[in-house]
Amino acid sequence: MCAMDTADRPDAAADRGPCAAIPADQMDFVRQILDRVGDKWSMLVISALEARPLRYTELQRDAPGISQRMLTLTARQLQQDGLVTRTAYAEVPPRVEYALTPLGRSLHHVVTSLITWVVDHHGQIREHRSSSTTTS
Amino acid sequence: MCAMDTADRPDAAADRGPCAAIPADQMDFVRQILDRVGDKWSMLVISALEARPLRYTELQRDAPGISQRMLTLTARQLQQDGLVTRTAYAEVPPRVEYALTPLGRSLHHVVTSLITWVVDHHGQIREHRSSSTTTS
DNA sequence: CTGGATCCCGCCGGATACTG
DNA sequence: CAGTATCCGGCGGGATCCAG
Repeated sequence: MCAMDTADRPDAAADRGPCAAIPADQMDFVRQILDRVGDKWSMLVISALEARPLRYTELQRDAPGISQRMLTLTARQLQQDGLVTRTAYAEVPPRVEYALTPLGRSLHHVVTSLITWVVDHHGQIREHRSSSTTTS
Repeated sequence: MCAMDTADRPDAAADRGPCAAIPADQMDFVRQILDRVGDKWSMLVISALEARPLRYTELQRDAPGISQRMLTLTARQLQQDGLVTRTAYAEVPPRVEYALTPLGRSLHHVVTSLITWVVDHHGQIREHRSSSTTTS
């Protein structure tokens, strides 16, 4: 986000607003994280792990509708990003525990504040959706 | 997010954490907005509009890489949600101006705080990504 | 200039079956 | 139990052409 053309509009630098604070080289990265946040399963898993560490099967239970494939993929992503930890115990019945890292927890907090906004304003949005005033 | 099974685990009510604050009937709605936030083009457009109202072509310029199809679709979505306004002037060369609504601006602020988090922690995430410590 | 209509392909993600 | 491998259908979204 934060439109970053401006290359051909030297005079437009003043128009860019607060977005100018975000270096262009971090833009793609920001989008990656934003995609992750917007991802249905990522947030579902993180939320499920918020209360306490969970095993694979428990995650499947606590993330309604997630498939094995997506659970595995999502978990791997979150692990690689350092948002969750994966601990495998070499036992007779294999056991693996997933847990939130401090980083993951802090992300969840931020997202929670966003959710709070949505809950606060979902009335207004619903309103606009029903009365889509085509001002033409 | 905020795993909402618990139906078959009557004793698990205590585990749910802060997510219990979110009514189940708003969950799907929250996800819709979260998807919109995570959507590449939505945020790009909102950010572009933050500085000032823009015309169709200007939006195309300021949202690098967006296609006509996606610009039109995204704009319509945002308009229906009451996040932007679309004003068409019946002139000889057709002119349409898109502008952020207060609601849209407030959403952008929230998202900006999320972006701030990303910028603050992208170092840690990058670290974890490179040294994907497979704790097995 | 501001879109609408169509075609079409890539890939996301569900379902299913198999393994250590 | 905790995954991996494979198939495959749907659709998101780019490209292109057309219209008011």
